[in-house]
Formats: sequence, C-alpha cells, structure tokens
Amino acid sequence: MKPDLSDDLRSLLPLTPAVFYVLFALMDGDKHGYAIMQQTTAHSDRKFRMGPATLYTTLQRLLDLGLIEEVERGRNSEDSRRRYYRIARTGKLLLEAELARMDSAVRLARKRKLVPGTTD
Amino acid sequence: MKPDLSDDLRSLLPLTPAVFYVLFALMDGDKHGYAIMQQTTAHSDRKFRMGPATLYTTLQRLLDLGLIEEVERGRNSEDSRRRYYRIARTGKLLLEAELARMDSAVRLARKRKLVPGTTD
DNA sequence: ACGTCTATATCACTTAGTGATATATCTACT
DNA sequence: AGTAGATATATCACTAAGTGATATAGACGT
Repeated sequence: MKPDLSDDLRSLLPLTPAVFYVLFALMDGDKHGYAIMQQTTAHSDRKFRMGPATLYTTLQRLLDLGLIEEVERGRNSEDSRRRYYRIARTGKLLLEAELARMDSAVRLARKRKLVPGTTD
Repeated sequence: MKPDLSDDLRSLLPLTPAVFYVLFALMDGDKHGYAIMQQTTAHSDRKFRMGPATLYTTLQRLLDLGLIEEVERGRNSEDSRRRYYRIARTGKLLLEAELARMDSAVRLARKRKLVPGTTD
C-alpha cells in the first residue's frame, strides 16, 4: 500500500511541464541541471524546450519544496561547476501520481479512439 | 497521414491543465461551460478542480485561438444562459498531439516501473 | 590564446491561474 | 406568488510560473 499524498503535495497536481520534466529526468539517476535540460528535450521529442531561466528557478522551487535534494558530488574529478540533484521520496510519489493521472487520461481517450492503441 | 501542426500551435504544447481539460471535455460532444467544469472534475478523479475564473478566461482564449467554436443553440427550449462550444479541427489536432506526448511519457515511465502496467 | 560548448544564475517582463465576488436564470418546494 | 438553492456566465485584483535576454565563468579542442 502506498501512502497518500498530503494536501500540500496534491495541490501541485497536475504538475507544470517544467516540474514534470525535471522529476522525470531524475527518475533514472542523479543529474546536474544542464543534463536535465538536455534530457528533457530528448524525452519530449523536442516538443518541449526548457531554457535556463525556467530550469534553474524550477530547481530552486523543488529544493524548497523538498521534492529533490542536492547531492554532494561523490565523484573524484568532475566538472567543478556542476550541482547534482536527486529525486526525493515525496518527489517520486508526486511523479507517480502525475503519471497515473496521465495514464488514465490516455486510456479514456483511447476508448474514444483519439490515441493509437498499444503496439509493444 | 495527419497534417503537421503549425509552429503557432506547437508552441502551445505541453498544454496547460485548463486548456487540456477543456478540449478533453469537448471531445465527446458539444458542451456549455458549466458542464465542462463538472466533467473536468470527474475526468480528473477530482485531482483537478477548475474554478469559474479559470474556465471562462480559458474558453475566451481558446475561442481567440480558433481551437474551439461557439455553436448557436439548435435545441428548442434550453436554458437561455448557456453558451455551447464545439472543438474545432485544430483543437482536435492539438489535443491528439498532447495525448501522444502523455502516452509516450507514460510508456517510458512504465519501462522504469514507475507506473502499473495495463490490465484491461 | 581563442572560440565554442558547458554550466549556473538572475533580471525584467509576460502569461496563465485563482479566490472572491457579482449578477442573473432556472428549478423545486411551500 | 415567494423564495431558497443550484446553475451559469462574467470580471477584478492578485499571485504564481515561465521566458528571452543577458551575465559570468570554467572546460575543452586546436
């Protein structure tokens, strides 16, 4: 059984594109800001391009909310400018809730034949 | 073959929640504003509640963009206050593009086991 | 040493969403 | 007929979020 999200977190749903793609990019490992920006362009099939202003203000907001955490660089000799981030437990729960919402919208649309069915 | 979206329309992706749910509500038939508000609450499993301010400003914006059209009431003796809307061709294309984006995000997440698989 | 890419950061501005409130109609009940 | 409550649209003042532009500087190849 999964814990329910607090009202506080639930009020963030639906996630804004910037918040969604930052959390989404971090789901497969810790990353620094610039890498998140690049992955986001790739993950969204170039449909969403996040500029630096959006990225860094979003990262700060997510830190304040406790949805992500900064991780002290463990690596030996990385680029000294980089700041690495990790998705926090609450951030993951929130991302899962958002994905469930998307999934249910897509399923409903599929019943109305607005989206091609699964092929994989 | 589907026509590509113009740059103008593509810049609206990802859709804001308000825009998405209005178009989504209209995909199964013409509706008036208040009905859209109610269906949205239902469609989103109460995860998104759109107040009147958001609804009516969004409807106006969508009319200006040509994504929806107002339909003159053909019915005989309906509630005279109601204004009915229909999704326009471009609005449907845009909604389909957004659903495809969501679908691809959900599929990617499923590979990472962040979303339960299909059961239906 | 130079140019380009990488990387983070902030400013001023625009756009979108929101709580509150207003106004009017419709419907059901007495 | 009166009226209470739900339905329906609309707008205001405010807040939150995103954005283009710009700044600054370290990394990397030639």
